[in-house]
Amino acid sequence: MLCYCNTQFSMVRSSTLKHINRFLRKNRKWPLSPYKTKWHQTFSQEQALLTLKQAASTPPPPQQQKQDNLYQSRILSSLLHSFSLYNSNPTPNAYYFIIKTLTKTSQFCDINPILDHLELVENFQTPEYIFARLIKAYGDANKLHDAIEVFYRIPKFRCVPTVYSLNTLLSVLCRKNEGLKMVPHVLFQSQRMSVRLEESTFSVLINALCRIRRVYYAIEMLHCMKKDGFMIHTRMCSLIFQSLCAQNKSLATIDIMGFLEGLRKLGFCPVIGDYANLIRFLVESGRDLDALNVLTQMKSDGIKPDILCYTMVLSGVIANDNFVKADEVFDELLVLGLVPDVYTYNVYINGLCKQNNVEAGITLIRGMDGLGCKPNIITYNLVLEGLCKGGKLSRASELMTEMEMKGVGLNLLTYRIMINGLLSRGEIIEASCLLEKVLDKFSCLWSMNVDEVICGLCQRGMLCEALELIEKMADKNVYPGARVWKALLLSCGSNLSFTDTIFEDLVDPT
DNA sequence: CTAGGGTTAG
Repeated sequence: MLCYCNTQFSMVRSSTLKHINRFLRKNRKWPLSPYKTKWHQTFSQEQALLTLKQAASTPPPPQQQKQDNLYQSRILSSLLHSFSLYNSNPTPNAYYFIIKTLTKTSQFCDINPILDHLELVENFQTPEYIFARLIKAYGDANKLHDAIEVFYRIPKFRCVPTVYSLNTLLSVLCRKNEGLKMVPHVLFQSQRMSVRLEESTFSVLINALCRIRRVYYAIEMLHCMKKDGFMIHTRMCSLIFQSLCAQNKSLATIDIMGFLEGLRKLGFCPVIGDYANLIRFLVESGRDLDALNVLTQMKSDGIKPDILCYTMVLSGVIANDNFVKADEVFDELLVLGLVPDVYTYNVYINGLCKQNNVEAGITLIRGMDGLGCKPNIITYNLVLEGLCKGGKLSRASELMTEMEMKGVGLNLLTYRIMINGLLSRGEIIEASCLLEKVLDKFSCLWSMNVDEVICGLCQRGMLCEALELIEKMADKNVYPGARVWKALLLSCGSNLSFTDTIFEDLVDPT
């Protein structure tokens, strides 16, 4: 805008200057009155705006800020004063500037007098962007009624409201449920104001409906759009479809394929992300074979499923112990030239472990490394769990050392798996050693089976070790459950001095 | 800036 003004200004200036020069040469005595040219008017207005900006940037005296009435008109009078200094009228840009300034500093009480002045005293056609800006500012300040008021008032400022300010208002209203309630009225009024709706308006509304999980209304709106001859953009359909897939509460009851067909009839051409959403939905609802069929459908739609799609399907069939299909899917993705990544391998290794073929999993880990795909902590945790379940504890602890050596690291789940494995073999001392490490290393003990370890120690009469662990836990504000207290009391029933220690140190942790 | 969407456990 400013740029545009400057070019206009300089164009006016260069042509007019020639004219003035010629004039001056002819009439040396009386130069042209400087107040009558267009360039001078523009110049005065720019000077006035500059003066106004300076006035606005000097903060008002603090005591004046308090007295609302006095301060209220300060910026307006600055505006009028600055322009009268240069014998010129305030421009729309000047109003835009002060409204911008006031909204930035949240001085909303000053805005109404300015609007009144703009409405009643000025007579130019006010540009719409001033109102859009104000609507957004009111919305950001959660003054929704003010935002709506401004929109309704736009025609009074000799301005024809368009979809631009309507969309601004709607996106402000759609942010919160409180605002959503006002949307129907605003839409109704906007029709009375002859604002022509556009696709973008529906986009705003559909977004809002999906966000508040009223997907069925969004679909209905899509049908209305179609009926009224609006373009239906793929992005809208994708969003609706995604929201539908995210309604995971009623996984089994949603006829997702039917909905996809319905959207197709409205002209929806799903992109790969939509298929991915569909596959995830089907896998999560246990329909692995349907998910598998989606891959076929994608291919017939001319979309090559990528490794993410295949990984999800693979995890679906493995979740249902469909291991024959799993091998088929894995082969198929290789045939398609897709490169399995660490996610794919993890899913597949999970399958191998479920089939008690942990050794094949370990071989695959070595193979991955050779193919430039580094196994991560999840890969190792899977195999670790497989080994623990098979009772191969020494193999598991070897692998743990490998994890540390290779920089994969150990997380809480790693320890949980190992501790569980040791407990199932009755190796309480080993388990408590690991638990001690956990207490040193981690601040939270997410789902760690501490109680089992401590109970195990108690049952073996290793009270000192048990108490040590309990103390360490207390340092992290974690306290064992009733089971542990019971085990402690049972195991030291005959030994009163121990009972005293327990109650001194632990029951009252202060 | 060429994504997004995917892997263990609970």
